[in-house]
Amino acid sequence: MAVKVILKDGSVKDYPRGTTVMDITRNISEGLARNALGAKLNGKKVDLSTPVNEDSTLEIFTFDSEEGRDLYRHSTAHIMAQAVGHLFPGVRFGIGPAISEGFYYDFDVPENFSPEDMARIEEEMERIIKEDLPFERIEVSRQEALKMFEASGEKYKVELINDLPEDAVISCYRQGDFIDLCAGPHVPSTGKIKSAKLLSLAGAYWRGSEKNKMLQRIYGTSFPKKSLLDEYIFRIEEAKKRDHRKLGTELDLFSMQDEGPGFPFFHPKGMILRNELESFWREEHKRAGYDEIRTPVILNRAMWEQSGHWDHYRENMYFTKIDDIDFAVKPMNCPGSILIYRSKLHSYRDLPIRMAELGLVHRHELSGALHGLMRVRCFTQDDAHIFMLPSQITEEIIGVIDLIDRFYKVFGFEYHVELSTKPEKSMGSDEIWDMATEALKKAIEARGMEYKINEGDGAFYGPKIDFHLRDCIGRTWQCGTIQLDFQMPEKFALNYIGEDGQKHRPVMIHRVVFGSIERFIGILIEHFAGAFPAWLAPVQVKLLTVTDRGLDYAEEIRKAMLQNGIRPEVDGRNEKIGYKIREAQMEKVPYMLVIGDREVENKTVAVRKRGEGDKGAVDLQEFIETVQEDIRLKR
RNA sequence: GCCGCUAUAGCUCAGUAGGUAGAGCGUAUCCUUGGUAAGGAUAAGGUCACCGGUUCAAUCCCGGUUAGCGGCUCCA
Repeated sequence: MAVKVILKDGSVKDYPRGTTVMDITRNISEGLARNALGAKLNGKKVDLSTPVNEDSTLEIFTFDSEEGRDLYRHSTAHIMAQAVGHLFPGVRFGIGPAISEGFYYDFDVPENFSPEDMARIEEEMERIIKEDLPFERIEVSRQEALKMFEASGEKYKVELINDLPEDAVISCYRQGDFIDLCAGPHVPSTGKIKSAKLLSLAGAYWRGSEKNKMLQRIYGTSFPKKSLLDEYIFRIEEAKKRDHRKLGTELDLFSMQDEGPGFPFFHPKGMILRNELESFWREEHKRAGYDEIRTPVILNRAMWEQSGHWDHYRENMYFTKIDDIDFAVKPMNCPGSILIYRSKLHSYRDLPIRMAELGLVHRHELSGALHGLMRVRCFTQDDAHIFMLPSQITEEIIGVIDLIDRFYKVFGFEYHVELSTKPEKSMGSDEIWDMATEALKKAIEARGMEYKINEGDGAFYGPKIDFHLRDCIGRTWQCGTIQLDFQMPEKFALNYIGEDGQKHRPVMIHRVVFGSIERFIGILIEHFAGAFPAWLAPVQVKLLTVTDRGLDYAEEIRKAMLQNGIRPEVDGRNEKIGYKIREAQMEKVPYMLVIGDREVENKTVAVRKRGEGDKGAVDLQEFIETVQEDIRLKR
């Protein structure tokens, strides 16, 4: 009896019933069979050893797919657990999943692991890999599973089994002397893992809850080739060098002070960056039909109760008292915007009204969560609230998507979007949430964009589209977000006068493009490794005199540049030219001009461009125009 | 907030097995006026994060606090 198998490319082949996935793979191609790690059979992820007993669709996973990488790393996690089991008898095992760039496994051990232990564990893993032990799938009943893990004292596994749904198929995987509760699938054998490396050690609560015991987590990663691992390690090193906290200090952009944990201080050079971003933002928003507003940082308790923040967001807010009345520092800008909208009567003809605000918000973040400019306790959202007719929803969302797209392109970021749906802690009926979620979907789809859904990840007042941008070393950051809100207009009884002369309720969009200016600056610092394009660079041109005789001319050039909207700085110190160049290079200034006797005499400038070196002498006016062109084109 | 680690000059870091500290870079002054990634000399600069304890004596040992780092959790 033959079964039909539909492959990923749509082709259909017949195989005898019971042929394994591996055999089919081999039949497709030897090369694919060599690289195959697992498969998806009728939508279910399975091992290569799985027999095909019915007509099926089949997709083979190699390391080139996310699924392939995940199961490769997951298998590596099992190998690490086996190694830890060998070296630390009495260890209890937590969970060990694959994560985006590797895997981890949580262990309950009496003594914390030391860095030396990591090396020993790695060695033991090597040994297990060399043994090329097959991964064997074993399906067991709930009773058998409980009996087995209770007998070995694996209390965490027992807890996991007890929490599995009634109808769950319980499976274990065994390689050699190690057996673990696991849904699978896994690579065929331990020898498939070529280059594994343990990366770091951390404490992590059992099941992520601070009420539970803290386990020891070991992070690692693995690749089918040494060169891929090396590349990955290189990328991590590269990321370390780009760390915005380090560059922020070196380039004198901002600082953090003990006096204000999580509250960044922007230095003059950092302010230039900020102001450039803000003026770009103002320009673009004016063009896109936004009006700018500014609302107070502190508002009274009654208002926060009305907005729902008192009930839904209190633990993140800061409070104060004025004349014995409770006030709160704003964690979001929306209520301020709403109060402005409500300050007068609106006609349907006025809508949409787009009110933008660079609003400083404060949120109480856990002390351990703070991280440079990426995670702070006060930040400026490049916020806007759009008040509109229900019929304008799709068009307005598309408008925001286009605006965000325009922004990210200027910085050279690619991005993807995610749609987040109703969270547990939320306001409003399911019907309204469904309607809002559908509206967001429609807009994304109208724009022909791919998206991922994050169930239960929306804001408490509405679903949202998040924009995750990808920086030049492949990391992603959530920046822009568009949130649709039917709740706030209701809470604040907003209305507009419709064609019929009656009051109607408008719909609201909350949206940000940069997200937080602070975080965006952090991302830019890392993206450009501190070497900002000329339009953003705090110092665009550094004038380097060869001798004191060049000082007057340098000063003349400096003034000419200031007149022409360029940011120059003169290094007129009594130092050698090589020394000044080195310093300017380390400051990552886009242009250096060497000013010696020749330039003074010919009224030229000797240009040295960052990344390109000596460009020779050019006419001053010509150079000014080059820089102006860079600034104009945002290069 | 929780777990682990850390805190010495503006920056990066050494050091004292308990007897109040040192380097490089940077800064200042002087010499040097040198053409594309570090010229030389001299000097200044530290309540060794803060508060307590042990001790004849604490930067060092102990406890606490604060802040930072790596995670967990959370998020712009």
